[in-house]
Amino acid sequence: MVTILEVARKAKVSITTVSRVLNNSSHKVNKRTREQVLKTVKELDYRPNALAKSLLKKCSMTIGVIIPDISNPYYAEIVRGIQDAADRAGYSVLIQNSDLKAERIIQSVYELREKHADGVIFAGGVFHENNLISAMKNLSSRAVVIGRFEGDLPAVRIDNEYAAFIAVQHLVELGHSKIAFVNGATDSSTMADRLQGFMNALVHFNCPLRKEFVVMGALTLSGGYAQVKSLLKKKQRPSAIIMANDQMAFGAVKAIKEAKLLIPEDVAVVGFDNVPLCSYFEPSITSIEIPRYNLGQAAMELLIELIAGNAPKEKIRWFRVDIIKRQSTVPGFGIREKISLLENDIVSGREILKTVTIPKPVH
Amino acid sequence: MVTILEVARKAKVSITTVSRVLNNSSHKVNKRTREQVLKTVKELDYRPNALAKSLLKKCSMTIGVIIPDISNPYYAEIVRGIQDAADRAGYSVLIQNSDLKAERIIQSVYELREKHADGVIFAGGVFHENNLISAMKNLSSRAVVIGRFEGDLPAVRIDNEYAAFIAVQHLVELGHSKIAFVNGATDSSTMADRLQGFMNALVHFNCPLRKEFVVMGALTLSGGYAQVKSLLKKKQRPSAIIMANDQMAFGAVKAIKEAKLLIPEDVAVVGFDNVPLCSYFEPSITSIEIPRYNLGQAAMELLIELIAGNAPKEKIRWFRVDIIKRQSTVPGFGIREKISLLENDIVSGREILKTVTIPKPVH
DNA sequence: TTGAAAGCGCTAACAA
DNA sequence: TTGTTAGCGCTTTCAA
Repeated sequence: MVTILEVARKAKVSITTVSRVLNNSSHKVNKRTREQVLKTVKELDYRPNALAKSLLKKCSMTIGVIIPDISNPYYAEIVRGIQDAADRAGYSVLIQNSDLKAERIIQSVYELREKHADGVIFAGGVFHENNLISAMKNLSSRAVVIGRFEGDLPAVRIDNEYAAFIAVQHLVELGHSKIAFVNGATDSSTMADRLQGFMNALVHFNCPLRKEFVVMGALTLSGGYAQVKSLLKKKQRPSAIIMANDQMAFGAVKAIKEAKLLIPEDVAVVGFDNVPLCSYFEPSITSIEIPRYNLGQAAMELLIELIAGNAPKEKIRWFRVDIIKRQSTVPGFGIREKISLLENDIVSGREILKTVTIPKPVH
Repeated sequence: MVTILEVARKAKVSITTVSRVLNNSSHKVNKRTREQVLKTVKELDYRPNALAKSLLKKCSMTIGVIIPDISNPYYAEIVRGIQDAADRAGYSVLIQNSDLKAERIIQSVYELREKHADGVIFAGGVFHENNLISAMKNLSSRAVVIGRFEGDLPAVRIDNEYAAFIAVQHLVELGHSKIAFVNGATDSSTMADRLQGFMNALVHFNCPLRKEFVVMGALTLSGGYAQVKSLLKKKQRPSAIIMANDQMAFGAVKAIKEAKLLIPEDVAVVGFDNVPLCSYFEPSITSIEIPRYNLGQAAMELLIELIAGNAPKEKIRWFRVDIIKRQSTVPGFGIREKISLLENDIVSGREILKTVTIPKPVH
């Protein structure tokens, strides 16, 4: 590897001068000297050693991201938002998969500290606040959470209670009252919040709350399939089912079709995430849009502020969610004339909300 | 940040001794001294500064991965394979998205060099060999490619020519001869190879090769939809279509259904990747299984060897591909009795191959 | 068995 | 305008 010393020697100047040229230092450098240095740098294809620089400046221009699993498209898109914002600011991103194991999260924090990450972003839950905060030590002042966190870290999040609320609201408006909810594991705060919002909405709209209509399953195709399969076997079957994500909703559709029931006439289905496939599935799937990329991006921007030593403007940065209505809930959706009208009908959840009173204030 | 000096002072030993204890140096350390050091390390929650260590040892235990886009599930799963193998060996992974832009790839290489990455893995194409190799400088001896590369780097790959070949073979066995191929952009070697395999197979099976049956499109739902839409408008329409990935295949299904044609009776569809959704779609999609996670894992393992200074056992490590047959090609697939039988019928492509002669040896 | 000191490649305070 | 030098936190050689 070429070092600054070799450049200096070849250019017949001191290493200080090379450093000054390369860093556009305010310290004056003679124009011809500067050119000479630049020429030599190019000739030797010299690149400064970021490790040495970081050691001295005490900032590595690297941040860490701790997520459950990068191969989960939900997190992959959040990460992409983080990376793009990081790139723009000159940061590199170190990704750690936790597979939702608390000890791996702690382990990752230690690694990040060793590599002197300038900050860290957590997404996807399973935090043991106290352990985590103490494991972070001084890193904890440069940490951002995407989602809910019981501790004292700045966060970027969507209102999951509200998201579940508008899902129910949409179904109630279509005349449903026997609404089931297939959730992920409620040790995730996201899932817990959605459950809360679901129940609040049932109360608000005077729908019966049946215990057997609230079940939990793996957030996968087969998880959704299995849970809905057994839901449909109950003597009282739901007329609508809200699934915790779109993968589960796709699984649900398979189960409902196998039971020879019609969607949405016999059973309506709502998903979460609004992945692109929702509009290509048959039936197309009504889903709650979650701005994943934007969440990641905002988290990174917030983190940059934190690293710069600025206090966050707000403790929690909220993002709005919308419901995208499609065939899986709206009977006759997609019939010729209506397509263009409805495809664009991205109903603003917040605005609808203004017209109703919900039982519990949304933040 | 706590440094080794503080530990040394508190433990009343030299920094050398602390270092020796922490690195399990072969140099003898008195048992009581060792315990004292360990105790102090714990008390102060000291973590060695990896930056300083790297600077000295000239290895950062970090590798770079350059891919088109982490939010593309195809690459996300490769990356997960890389990360898991990296974790096991104590490496961190820096991910760079190129969005298939050559200048961003070069830019990423420079960044990786600055951060003193110990090695680099490329996946997803658009390489300009000479520029890339020279940009890497000495890094080029510790670089692995996933996929094809015209230069001289060790690679981990699947045989895309063969993959396309077995797709055609499967269709021919079902009686098709009017077979179309919707490919991605052929500046990707993967796509170029598949096209080659497709054409070889047509020749081999005496199918007519119609120019208008080979088209290119974006590797997305809408890309597949649009291309198939226009394919079906041609006077001679294909009886089977091979799509470059499953997303495109899902889009194709929508286009075919909208044309009021039956799948597979009027038009059969084959995808690539075999994402989980293939078996949940209606119809379920016949697809070529690609071992993404394994590719990533193998690439990382190979890179570790390279970093250790060992020459790779083989210049190219090949992975096999299989075709998973489902409703989108097999008429009557999924009729009650057959389900369990066929769902498990993961036909080994290689074995089938043994029974036929293909026009060009597969390595 | 322990420690002093050199030095990895760089920046910045200070000197010339 | 240029250069000398200290030192970031660590490992390792050499000396004790």
